[in-house]
Amino acid sequence: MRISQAVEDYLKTIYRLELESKGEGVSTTKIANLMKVSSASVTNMIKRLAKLGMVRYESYYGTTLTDSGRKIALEIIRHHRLLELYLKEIMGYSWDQVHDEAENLEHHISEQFEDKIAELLDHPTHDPHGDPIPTKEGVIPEIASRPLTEVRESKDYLLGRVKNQDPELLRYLDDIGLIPGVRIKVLEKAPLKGPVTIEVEGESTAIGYDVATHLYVMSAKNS
Amino acid sequence: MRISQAVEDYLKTIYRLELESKGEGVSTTKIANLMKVSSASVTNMIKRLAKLGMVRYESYYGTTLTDSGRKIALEIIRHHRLLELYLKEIMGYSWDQVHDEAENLEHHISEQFEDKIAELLDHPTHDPHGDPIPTKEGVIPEIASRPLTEVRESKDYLLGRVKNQDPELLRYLDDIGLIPGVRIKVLEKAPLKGPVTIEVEGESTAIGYDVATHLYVMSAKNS
DNA sequence: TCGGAAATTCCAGTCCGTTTAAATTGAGGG
DNA sequence: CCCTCAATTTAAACGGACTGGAATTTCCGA
Repeated sequence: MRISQAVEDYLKTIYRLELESKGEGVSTTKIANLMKVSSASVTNMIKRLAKLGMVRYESYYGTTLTDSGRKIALEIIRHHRLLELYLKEIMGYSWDQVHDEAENLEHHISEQFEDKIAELLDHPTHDPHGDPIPTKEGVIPEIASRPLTEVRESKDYLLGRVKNQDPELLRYLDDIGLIPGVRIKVLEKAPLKGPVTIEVEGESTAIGYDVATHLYVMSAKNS
Repeated sequence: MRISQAVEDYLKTIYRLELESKGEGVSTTKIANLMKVSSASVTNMIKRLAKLGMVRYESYYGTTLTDSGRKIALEIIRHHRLLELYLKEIMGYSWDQVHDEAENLEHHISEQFEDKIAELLDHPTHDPHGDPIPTKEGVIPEIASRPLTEVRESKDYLLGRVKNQDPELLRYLDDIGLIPGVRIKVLEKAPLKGPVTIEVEGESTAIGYDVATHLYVMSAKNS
């Protein structure tokens, strides 16, 4: 039984929302908003997913992925992130181009293709955005990460993930050297959601608060 | 307007059949047989294609591709053959594995992806089967080719294309060195559709008549 | 307990691709 | 020239996969 693209997209969305709203089930409206469909459609689809054993569904409460559903979601996410990396590293795509292409292809590559690119990339654990790539078995190598806005001043960090797909933003970050893995130091955080001043490779730069909320970092051992 | 995979597949098979039955339009039944659907389905679809301006359709006579339809068919074929080559040369697929993967992916890659792989392959003109790859503009670099069964004895040829996708056959040919581009000499053609004996790289081999009909060659300047 | 937001039900519609069965067409043999 | 038969088209309908509007129900918090 072939799994449709729509089903895969629903599962992916539910997975994402499950991460945020820890604990309780995912609400119908949230799914509807994120996917830009009516809530009626969502209820419909969720019932189908429940019948297929991919989600647990309790009326008026919310939805949770079953192991089977989560496995599919993670497989798609694995495809997506492997593809992003592959497109960038091997095919010469730029950072801001990979997302859309991966979004299409993730639904259509075979397991063999998945294995090949993983191999060619030497079985990577993180994609170009710094997001972890689930293993074939559905295990995610998690990383401790906090947004740049909630971090101590005058301390060294490694930029972990950039939680945003906006091409303009990505190009901007690229320009100023903010690439996942780079070492940065927070010099000053202006109050009242003001800009965050950081040091990247010797240069100091001020970043808008909104942008900073998308930059996740982990602490670096002081060199 | 997104073109569905089914439409693309119909156009592709009409294109193939047009090549064979030179002149007249392509018959409904032939399409039906090749695609393994009922002839009613074919008539239906062809009318849709006609409405979309992709084929010329005259009741009870047959179907012809319009320029617009042919362009789409050639684009898909270009995707297919580029992909086959890419999968083999860069991703390390074996000759007999590429077809199925390409058959899926051909419908889903973007123009950018197409361009990238063409570039990485240095804009090739033929795929691993020896089939010509249409250009982006829809021009096919044709090659003069006759099946091995209709060729003079004791003369040198270059193997051009292998017109068959059967993995088992492809592996067999690979084993005995029958790869597109290889130089071969026809030693003997047994009568009554008997085996064809050829010399490949010093070795002489006998090939069944049925297999030989799939091997297309062009004459080689005698070394 | 009540009001409103969230969720569900009910129903309908669309699109795409397909099939069966009956009717039609056209071409070649007698 | 007609007749038969195979090829083709028509007609009707189905089913899957989604989707949406509108009415209804549920739940929760004030």
